[in-house]
Amino acid sequence: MDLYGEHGFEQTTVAEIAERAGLTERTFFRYFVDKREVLFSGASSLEQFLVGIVAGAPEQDRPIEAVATAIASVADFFQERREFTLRRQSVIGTNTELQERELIKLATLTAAIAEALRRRGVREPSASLAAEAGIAVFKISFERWISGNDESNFSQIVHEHFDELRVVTTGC
Amino acid sequence: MDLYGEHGFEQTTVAEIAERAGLTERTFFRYFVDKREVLFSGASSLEQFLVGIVAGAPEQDRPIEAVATAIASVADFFQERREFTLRRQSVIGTNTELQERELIKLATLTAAIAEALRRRGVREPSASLAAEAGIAVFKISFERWISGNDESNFSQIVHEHFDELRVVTTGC
DNA sequence: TGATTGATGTCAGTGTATGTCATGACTAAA
DNA sequence: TTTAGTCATGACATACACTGACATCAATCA
Repeated sequence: MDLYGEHGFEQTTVAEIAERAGLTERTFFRYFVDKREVLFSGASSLEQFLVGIVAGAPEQDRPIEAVATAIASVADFFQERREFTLRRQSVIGTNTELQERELIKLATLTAAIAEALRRRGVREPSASLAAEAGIAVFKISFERWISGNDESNFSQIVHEHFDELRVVTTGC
Repeated sequence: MDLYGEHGFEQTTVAEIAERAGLTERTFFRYFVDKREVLFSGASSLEQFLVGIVAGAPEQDRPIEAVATAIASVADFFQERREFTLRRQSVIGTNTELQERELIKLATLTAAIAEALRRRGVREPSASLAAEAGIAVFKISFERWISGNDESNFSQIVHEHFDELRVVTTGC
């Protein structure tokens, strides 16, 4: 993160990362499948976290409600780590390859949420639609939260955007 | 496409592609920014097409209706090229890097649709939400259409999934 | 005719990523 | 205490993607 912040992602070589870590390049590639993955190591625990909340939501909750609860919790998680999140996102924002990696992590997350919904008995295509809708709301909320000031409440933005999505899809 | 189909994407070197095309590697990289881009050269015209339909939709149409019309038209476009689409998708499906590229192309498409909506006077976050919802419906419809038989009507699947999205977000 | 431009080739490099084998630390069994 | 096995790391070699600089050649224009 330091090196990527100092010189930018592309300008930083794996050799430099390895040197600062006091290891060899080869060792770097034993821990990270590629140069980008360093910034996404938290994705799998985030997935577990999300799936856990969807699975544990009250049985009578509609799919979109279970997803909304999970996304709002993730928002709280990020809010508690705002500084780090900002730093990380400013690196990702300046590099297309990193954005690609971020998108596929979000897609994986989407698939995991859909699967969790299916385990709750939700059928297709509702499960996938609810999952996609939830991640869409997350993306848009995240952008607004990042570009806003410190005081804006991320999970509140999420809830507002879920409401707005309902209005957009129905017109009422 | 032939080479990627024969040996797989990773196993195909740029040297091989260049040789089969009767050119040098250097020339390949003058036409394509990287080895993946070959499979996505149509993305920009697809974007123009989509944006054109959103911009040209009846003034009284709600944002989501304008987007739905555009997505359904794109579905028709793909349906007319089913064989090619299947071949292309089977290559993309076997390689993560290609999926990453596909996702960022879809994200670019989403941004372009949102921008077209804003030019129609739609405000944020509605514009982005409608665009994301539309692309989400497209993704899920595409998957179903690809995995189904030849006779299923892609644009009809799209419309059904837009209806289902409304049900999912509202519960009625 | 000569100058200009655009497409391509040639060549030499950098950096990411991977395979293979060696080494030393630590652990469990004999 | 020895022996064997496992694990993390290093050392080395290599492939391949991608880039910059300059050369060549043909078509076109002044």
